[in-house]
Amino acid sequence: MSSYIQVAEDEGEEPIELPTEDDSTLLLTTLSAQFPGTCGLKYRNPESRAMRGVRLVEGRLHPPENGWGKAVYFCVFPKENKRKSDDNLENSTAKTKRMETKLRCTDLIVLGLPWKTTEQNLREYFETFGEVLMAQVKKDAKSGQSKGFGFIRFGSYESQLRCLAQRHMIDGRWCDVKVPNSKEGMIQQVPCKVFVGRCTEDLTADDLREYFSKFGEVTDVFIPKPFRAFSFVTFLDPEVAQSLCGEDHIIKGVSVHVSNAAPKSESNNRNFNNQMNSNMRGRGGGSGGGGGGGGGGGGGVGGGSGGMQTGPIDGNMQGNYQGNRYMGHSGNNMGPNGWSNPGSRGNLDMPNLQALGITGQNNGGGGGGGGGMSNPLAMGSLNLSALPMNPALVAAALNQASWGLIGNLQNQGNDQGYSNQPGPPGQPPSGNNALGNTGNSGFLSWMNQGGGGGGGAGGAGGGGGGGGDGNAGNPGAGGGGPGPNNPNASQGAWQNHPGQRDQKSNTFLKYE
DNA sequence: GTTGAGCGTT
Repeated sequence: MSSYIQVAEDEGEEPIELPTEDDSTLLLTTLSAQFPGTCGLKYRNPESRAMRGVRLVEGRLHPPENGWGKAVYFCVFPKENKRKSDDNLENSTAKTKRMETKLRCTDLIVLGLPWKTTEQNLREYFETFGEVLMAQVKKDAKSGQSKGFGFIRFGSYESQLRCLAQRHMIDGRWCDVKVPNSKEGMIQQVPCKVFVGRCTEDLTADDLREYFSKFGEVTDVFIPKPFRAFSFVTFLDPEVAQSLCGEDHIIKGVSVHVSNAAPKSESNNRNFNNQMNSNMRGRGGGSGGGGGGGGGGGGGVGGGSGGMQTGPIDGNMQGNYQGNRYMGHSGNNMGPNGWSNPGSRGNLDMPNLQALGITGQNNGGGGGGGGGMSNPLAMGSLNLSALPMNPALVAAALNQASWGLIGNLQNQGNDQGYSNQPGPPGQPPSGNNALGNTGNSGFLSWMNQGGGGGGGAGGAGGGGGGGGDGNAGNPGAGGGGPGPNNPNASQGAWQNHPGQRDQKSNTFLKYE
């Protein structure tokens, strides 16, 4: 006769009752239906206080000698998917973290494969980005002929990011890697941007960047102009952003308050989503194109209407991560330099968020395309060398915008910044390969900041162009000031660029 | 044996 036993995901979690079979065993399928990924059960032995495993034979969990009893049983998960937190995180937080981690790595579709490319080829190629958990080439069932696309899965989010940030030369063809349509809805929506309140006027973007970089890689700093006593700091990793929320920080003697940046209202929210979509689809437009201006104006495409919030989100998100200061990335793919590289990064805020598996906040303020981006190679932080200004990334962001378009965007301004055409493997891309090193708020920032067309930090060659105002945005502010210095300015970015490297050469940085 | 925008037996 069937009865029920209590099972919880972990100690301290709410148990649910699961039906046992007639022979009093519990089917593993019954268990995993409620707790996906579970591979077994355990319970706490009241005498020894130790955990005891439940016997599992051929998909059936057998009761302990004295029957299931009234005990609460806990799920066991595979070690790789270790559900239980290693630290003392509060449970819900741990859960959130797990979810985020799980959500972030997805299968990626590889389009444009040569017919001849095998799964082995595919794997070997992508292993240069990190551990490859899966590589498959889709083939015709009968002929076995490749269909010209495949799927890969990375073991770490960093690898995924790096991979998504560029195009790939595989067996002689340029291939695109994207988040598959089937996974689009699953993309995490954890904000990478935080609201920094109580700012004073003398707190510069550089100050903020430098300060917050110690917690993780800062991809953007936005300070509304005219002065409004707040700013936004965007991190590459949403966990970093979350971990800071609800805290007070002292920067240059100023006590600022960090909280969640969130769309101001639901209508803005919708707007934001629509905006994102249209931007991602390359239809861009919107009311506030970043105006080209000065020596290095941003392009007039896109911009858009993302509304700028004027305050932090209220309440509930705050403090969730308090006491859980994020120090270091959950991934283990950090480069030799580890985290926290002050400054010297290009903006990486909103490039192909969809492809990157991130969605974020799209606040106002289109930056003028100033000088080139800061040197991406210089960052020790995440070794996402390819990301900041990789044209492929932007192409992806615009969702298959032509390279020509990207070229137009990118080559504006003062000849700083990357050239956009991917060169053949083993060589730098053709054309101008100079790195901008003064500007810090090029068109990625412009892409990011939809509404008010504030000038980005202009490069040396010219101030950022003043942009049009977005519909709900801040007043568009004018040209940017001088860009921040990049201490690592003179290095070449492409030499270590995975996509441009010679596949056999060792110039590519290992990221492990 | 050809092809070249797309979206995955499971």
